[in-house]
Parts: sequence; structure tokens; C-alpha cells
Amino acid sequence: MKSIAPAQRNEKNWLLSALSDELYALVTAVSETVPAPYKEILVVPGRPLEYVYFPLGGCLSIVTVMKDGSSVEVGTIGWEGMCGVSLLNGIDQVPTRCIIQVEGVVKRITRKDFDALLAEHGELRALMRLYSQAWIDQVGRAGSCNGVHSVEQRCARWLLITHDRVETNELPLTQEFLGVMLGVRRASVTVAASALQRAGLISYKRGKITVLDRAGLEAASCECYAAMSEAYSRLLPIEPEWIKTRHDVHASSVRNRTYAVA
Amino acid sequence: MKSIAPAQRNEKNWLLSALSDELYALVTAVSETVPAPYKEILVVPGRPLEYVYFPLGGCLSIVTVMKDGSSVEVGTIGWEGMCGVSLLNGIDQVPTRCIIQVEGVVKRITRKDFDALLAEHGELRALMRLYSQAWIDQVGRAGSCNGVHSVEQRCARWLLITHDRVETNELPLTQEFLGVMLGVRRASVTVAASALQRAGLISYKRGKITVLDRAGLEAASCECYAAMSEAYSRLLPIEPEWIKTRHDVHASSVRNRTYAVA
DNA sequence: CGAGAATTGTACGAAATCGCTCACAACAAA
DNA sequence: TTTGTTGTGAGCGATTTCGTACAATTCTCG
Repeated sequence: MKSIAPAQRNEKNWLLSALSDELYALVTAVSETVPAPYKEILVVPGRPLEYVYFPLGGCLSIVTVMKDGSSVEVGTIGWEGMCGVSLLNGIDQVPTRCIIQVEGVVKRITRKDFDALLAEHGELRALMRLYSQAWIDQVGRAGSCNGVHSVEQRCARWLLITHDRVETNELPLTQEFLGVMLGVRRASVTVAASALQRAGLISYKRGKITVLDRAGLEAASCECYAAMSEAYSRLLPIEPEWIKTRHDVHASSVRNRTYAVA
Repeated sequence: MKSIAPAQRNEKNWLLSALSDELYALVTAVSETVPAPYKEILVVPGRPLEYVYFPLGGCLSIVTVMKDGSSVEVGTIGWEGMCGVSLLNGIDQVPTRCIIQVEGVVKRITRKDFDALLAEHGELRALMRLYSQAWIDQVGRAGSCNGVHSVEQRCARWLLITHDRVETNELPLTQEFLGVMLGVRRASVTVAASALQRAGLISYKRGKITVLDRAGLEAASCECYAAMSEAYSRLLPIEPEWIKTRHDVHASSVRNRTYAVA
């Protein structure tokens, strides 16, 4: 695997921060920073992508929308990634919705500009390919997890995944929304969340969930959180400086994991 | 999307059949055809890939293996695809197992040879990218399905997916194995399978499941089967001639589907 | 302040699924 | 043929989750 050294600049998105100075300048020239409000839909299934999105904070969620309108999350995207991998594959529409899960700010680039950059720069393609693989691994694991783990475990996993992607311990989320993400009823989320609260791992009130005990949450979640974190730290090994100064994410959980070879 | 015309040759794998004559000759020169017996493990999680595999019949299954040894399927690969997408992304190991789900024959190419071909031939990369996107879509949908649909629906979906990938109506599968794929107990499979049998959609005995009524099975499955088929027919639109002469797969179900734009 | 909306708590029976166990049939190898 | 293995059927209580409904609380906006 090619080692990519992130330029030391004040860029909140990992992928962008990992670009060379020259390429970063080109990307910046065609990118636009816009706010991403809670629940805004960035990508509509089956419609041509207009932009690719690089979160600088907050996070996005890729969800499958069923015919009856219900939806289930496929994967989560934050500062470590981007929405629009399909463009790398030369495809301009996807069967999934992209929705803002935690409000924040995103950099966006039009499809046309991004295609041009991709065509021109092997460095960008190489980086995107790494991310593409990380994404595949995340989606595969999350899907397996959906099949076999309890709502409470998946809830803990989901909170951890999201916590890794925001800057504070407070996640602005309703239980209703969490239910949509996990593909379960809100009432099931209430049960799971109150169990986690009773255990002192989180606290919440009216659309605000606070992570109190990360290590405890990791213990309460299934192994899938660790597996998903590991996928990213393995494929995108270099962290920007600023991430290390935040809550002890990764310090406690992500490092030094290996596969169970079996 | 670039249109790729499959050469008219006797090649059972869609991806290979879609190559130009020159490239196909190069691929053939470095590939080796080997039998793939039931339950053989082709790829071990966390270990460097030795080969990429193109099924010519039968099918492979990518599964997540949990710490306790249980496993859940992430996706299925047959004549339409290949195992080893990660190499396109420059990654030589994956967190998932690849196991033979239905015995058959595969063409394999060493990682080294395949890397060399990839580096040399944009045509191969373009085709692989299409497949990579189809794979992502399949995995995402399957994972969502795991979260919200019943064992019986998922069982029907799984049988259809597999049926699409083999040449006969008889699937050599035990309920035990099916349980592993779906991530449920064998007893749950027995219940689901006997319901499908009672409805006259399938019949089975001792490791042999026969599809009797495809249309009925499609009705019994969730919408996810259609969604997954559609992903392939959209991204890999050109079918080899020989597939059309088999059971009425695709004729009844795959064609003329569109997204629910929402 | 008051009305309405949004969010959460809780309860209930129904259904699905689990974990486990035993029984039996079919097949394979000795 | 005998014996051991594999695959399937079935039953049982326990547990999870569902679907639904309603009440209580908190927030927002007029």
C-alpha cells in the first residue's frame, strides 16, 4: 500500500488532508463549503449525483429506502470519508439515500469537477480507492451485524461510530431518528437507550444523547464496532494531528487491533 | 457509462466474456481453471489474497466471521462477478471469508498477474469498477435486508439470488448451511423452508433444494431480491447469449425495473 | 401565556426467533 | 449388514422485538 503523508494544514476532512499540496490547491479551487442541516437529503436514490461531499464535521448516513418508506442505514460517513464513491467507479447514480445524520459542514465538489480531477490525478484515485475499500468493509460488517446482534448492541455500536465522527460528546439525535437508522421501532430504541442510560454509559434528553463512558459503551456494543474501526485505521492509517486532541477516540479502541485469522 | 460489448465466445463468466479479444487472450494466458468443491474456503480474513476468482458455475459466498465462530453472509458471487475486488483498490487483504456456496468451477489468476493486468489495461480497470459498484450496491442492500425482513423472506431472496447463479433448478444446499448464510438457527430455516415447500414454491430433501416456482418465490421474498437484481442488470447491462437459454431468470424479474425515486 | 408539535415513557398482547433437546430418516463407510 | 454421520422434523419455554396505543413532558411559536 502506498504511504500517503497528510500535509499539515487545517483541513478537517481526512481524505482532503491527505492530499499533496498541489492537488489540495486544485481541489480547494473547485470546492465549496456549505452547511449541512439535520435531516437534509444530499443524494436521492436513482437520481444523478450533483456533487460529492466531504464532511468537515457532523456526519452523513447512507440509507436504503424500502418501498413502504421505511429505511435502514447502510453506513456512516464523517470526517474520515466522503459521499460519492460511485463516481470513482464511473457511476453517477446509486440506489441509496444520503441524509445528514448529525448537522455540520461539508465541502462539496460538482460531479463534473470531481470527474475531471479524478481523470487527471492518479494520487486522487489512489486515495479514493483506499476509501472505497474501507467503505465496502464497513458496509459489509454493518450488514452482518444487522442480522445477528441485538438492538441494544447495535445501538451502542451506532453511537460509537457516530461519536467517532463528531467533535463533542453530545450527539444531537432523537430516538425516533435512531430507530430509523437501526431499522427498528422507536419504542425499541427507548428500551435500549434507557438500559444504556441506567448503566451510566450515556445520558439523553429530548434529541440530545451524551456519551458518558466510551469504554463502557464499547463493552456494551458488539464486536462489530471494533471491527469497523479497525477497517478504517488499517486502510487509512494516518490521522491528522487535530483528531488526537479530541476525546480519547481511537486511543482506547482503534489501535492495535488485528483480525482473528480463521 | 462506457458501453462494453462482450465478445461472442464460450466464456461462462460475465466479466471475462465482456473483455476485448486481445485482453481476453492475455487474461486466459495467466488464468487457471480449477474445481471449487462445496464449503472450500478460498479467502481467509486478514491473510493476503493469493488469487482472484472468476466463477464459471456454482457460486461463492463472502461472509463475516464473528469471534464466536458464527458467520453471516455479506454477498454472493457467481458467473456475473468475481472475488477480489479489493485488489482493484490496491488492497490485498480483506476482513471477510470467501467460501464455496454451490460447488462449481472457477478461473483463478494470481494476485501478481492480476495486478499487472490491472496496471496495464484501463479496459480491465473500467470493467472492474463497474463490478465494484454493483458489489457495493448488493452488499448494502443485503445488509439492510438483514435488519428488517423476516427469515422466510430472506430465505426466499437468498434462494433466488443463488438460483440466478447456477444452471439448474436444483441447489445443493443443506438447511444448516443456509442457516449460516442467513445468520439464523437451522431450526428457523426448517420452519421457513417448510413454509415455502408447503406453498409449492420449492421442494427439498437432504441437501438438495429444488426451485419449483420462481415467480412464486419472488412474491414470497422481500423487495430486496428485485433491488439486488436490478443493480446488476443496470450496471452490467449486457448478458452473454447463453444465459438467456437457461431458466427464465431475468426474463421475469430483472428487466424493466426502476428505482423508486424518493 | 397558551396552543400545538415534538420527544420520550410505558404498557400490552402478538409474533418471531432463540437455544436447546430429542427423534428419526437417509446416506456412507466399514 | 452394521455402524456412525449427516440432515431434517418437531417441541419447549425463554427472550426479543413488533405493532399499537396512550400519556406525560418539554420545546416552539404565535
